[in-house]
Amino acid sequence: MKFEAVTIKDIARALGLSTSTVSRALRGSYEISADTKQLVLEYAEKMNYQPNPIAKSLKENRSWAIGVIVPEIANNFFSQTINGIDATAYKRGYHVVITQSHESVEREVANVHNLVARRVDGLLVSLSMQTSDIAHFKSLQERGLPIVFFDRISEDISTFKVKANNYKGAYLATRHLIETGCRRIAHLTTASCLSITRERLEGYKAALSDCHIDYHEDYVKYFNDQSDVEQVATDLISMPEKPDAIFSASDRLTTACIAAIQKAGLQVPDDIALVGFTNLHVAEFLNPALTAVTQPAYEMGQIATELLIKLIESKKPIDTFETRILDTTLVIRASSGKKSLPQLL
Amino acid sequence: MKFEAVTIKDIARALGLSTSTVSRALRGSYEISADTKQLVLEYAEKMNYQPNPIAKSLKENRSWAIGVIVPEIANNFFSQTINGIDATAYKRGYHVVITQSHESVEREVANVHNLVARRVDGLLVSLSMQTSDIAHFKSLQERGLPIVFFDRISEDISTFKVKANNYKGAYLATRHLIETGCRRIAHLTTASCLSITRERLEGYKAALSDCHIDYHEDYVKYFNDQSDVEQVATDLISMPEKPDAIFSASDRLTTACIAAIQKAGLQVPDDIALVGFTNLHVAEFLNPALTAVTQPAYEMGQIATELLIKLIESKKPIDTFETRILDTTLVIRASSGKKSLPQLL
DNA sequence: CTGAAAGCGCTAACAT
DNA sequence: ATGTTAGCGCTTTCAG
Repeated sequence: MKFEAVTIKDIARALGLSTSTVSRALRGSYEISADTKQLVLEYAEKMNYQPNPIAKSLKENRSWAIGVIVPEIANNFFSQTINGIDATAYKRGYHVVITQSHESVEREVANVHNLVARRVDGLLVSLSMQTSDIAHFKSLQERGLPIVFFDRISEDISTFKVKANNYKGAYLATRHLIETGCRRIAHLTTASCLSITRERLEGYKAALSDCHIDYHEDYVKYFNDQSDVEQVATDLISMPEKPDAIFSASDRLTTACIAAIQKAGLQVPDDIALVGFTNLHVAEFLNPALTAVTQPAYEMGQIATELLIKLIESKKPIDTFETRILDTTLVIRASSGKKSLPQLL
Repeated sequence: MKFEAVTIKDIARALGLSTSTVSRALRGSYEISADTKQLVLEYAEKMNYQPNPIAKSLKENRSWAIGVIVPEIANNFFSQTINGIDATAYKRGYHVVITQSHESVEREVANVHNLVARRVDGLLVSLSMQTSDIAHFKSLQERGLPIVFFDRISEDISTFKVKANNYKGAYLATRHLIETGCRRIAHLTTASCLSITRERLEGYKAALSDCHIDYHEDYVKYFNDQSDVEQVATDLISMPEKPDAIFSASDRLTTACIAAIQKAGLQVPDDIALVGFTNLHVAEFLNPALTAVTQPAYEMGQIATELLIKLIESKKPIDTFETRILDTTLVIRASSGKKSLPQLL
């Protein structure tokens, strides 16, 4: 079960040269004669020589690997970002080692250690729902490990960050619901410590405020990984002053809402309208066709990777960091169609 | 921007020992005194020593990496298999390098070369739609590289394979459609050279045959990556003897069908029933709620990885290979509800 | 223009 | 029980 590969030594021996000459010839060094170069290159080609990246890594003390930590691979949004990460990394000669936190801090910390032990050249991170303290990233960053955060970022650390315009997405969604006549808009959202949660909540509040609608805490529900979303959604739509719209922050929340609404026998959008953050291709074919806030997931992966590689390859320490904010889009579909209510705006 | 790690040499110097003693102490060799062991272990712990896996790989001439080639990461089924691959590989001390063929043979071949150049210890492969010739895998296998195929496998090579019971899934789906009264069942499916395409077609044919329904070529449509699915679906449901059911082999095909059906103003399942292979969590919330053939994607990834590691770690060459067939399940929903037609069965 | 030798971090055969 | 040494594949001084 051995897979024998041609080495520089093999070439040197076969051609009666030294390994250093072969090495130099292969990388086109100016100090090697044209004849020797050609000889080496042709032989290497013929023997299908492939430099051993492991030896190269050991020598250079870097792995040409990028470590990625995401909450979940089997999630539409993250698999799309990974797609972008992958494409960009390969183009630049890096490979990608993907790990999942499964929304647990412990696993996030374990992954960080594992990736560092594997000597990744840098880290691309989207935080878990449980992560409030990011000491495990800070200490590494201080020791010089390049880290870029994307999507679920932290304010507590200064580095490159890439995120979607969650504020705008939430604002557009909420404003749109208001404009179609909704007044009691509930917001089901992710764990309260996440950046995306805060940003979306602010967009939601701003839209309400701009339209002179009071903000009600009772209409905002936070969910962690364990929550029984459908139960909460059911309770919500059974309230005396039940909401006439739900703005939901993830696919898991949205589907639970749909289930609860269906079971309650309510009509969308007439009894209750629905808008969700989603990157699902099938949003259009859901029942009801889902009005969606979409994020440029692929691009986010691309940009985060480019920034990380910039950090990794920079000669001098970088100390001015930007946070890139990518545009979000509202796609209006049947789940939030016009109502026959008087318009305020 | 350097990330300095503690090495065995550092420990040896600090403790006034030789590197080999430290190395042996760290791996608990019996020839080291308890005192020395403890000394080394404690100091290593204190300094947070992490063995350099790159050096280990160079020494052992193996990377502890598993290469994965899938058509597409941002695809429900494959991201679920990757999840399973990942979990199993990490548990066994391997990391995973994922690449995508994007349904192109050229990219598949390029990925293989890339992964081999990176010295992966083995390969986990699901073939691209364009791949009919698998010479690029055979030659590597002959040179001793462990390869396991999953989902989209090939008959032309002898090794471990893991697949879903596509025959059964297709049989159940077709039979179910027949039992609810459908007689003209179309089958939209993937590229004709894929194993999954053949197996599903056979299951489909067998169900028709068992129920004494003639097989019509016109009702079977194959699609590659480029095809205009919606156009073909539209043509299909405009046929004079238009189908009264569609059995579709992928999400992309299913959504195109739904779109075509919606545009034509047909009712599901009364005018036309629909069953699709899908691993989408939201299948239940599609319009119509989609009757689905589901595959155990996570498990498939797990099992394929276990088999690959078995191959990699086997002392003696393995020459008897099994093909693991995982069960598929039919989940009946509204898209294939009972019709008011006379029952044949 | 080319070769010899050292070293990246680790392990193991070979001393002692 | 511990140290010395060589070597995995490659790059890179340093010497010719």
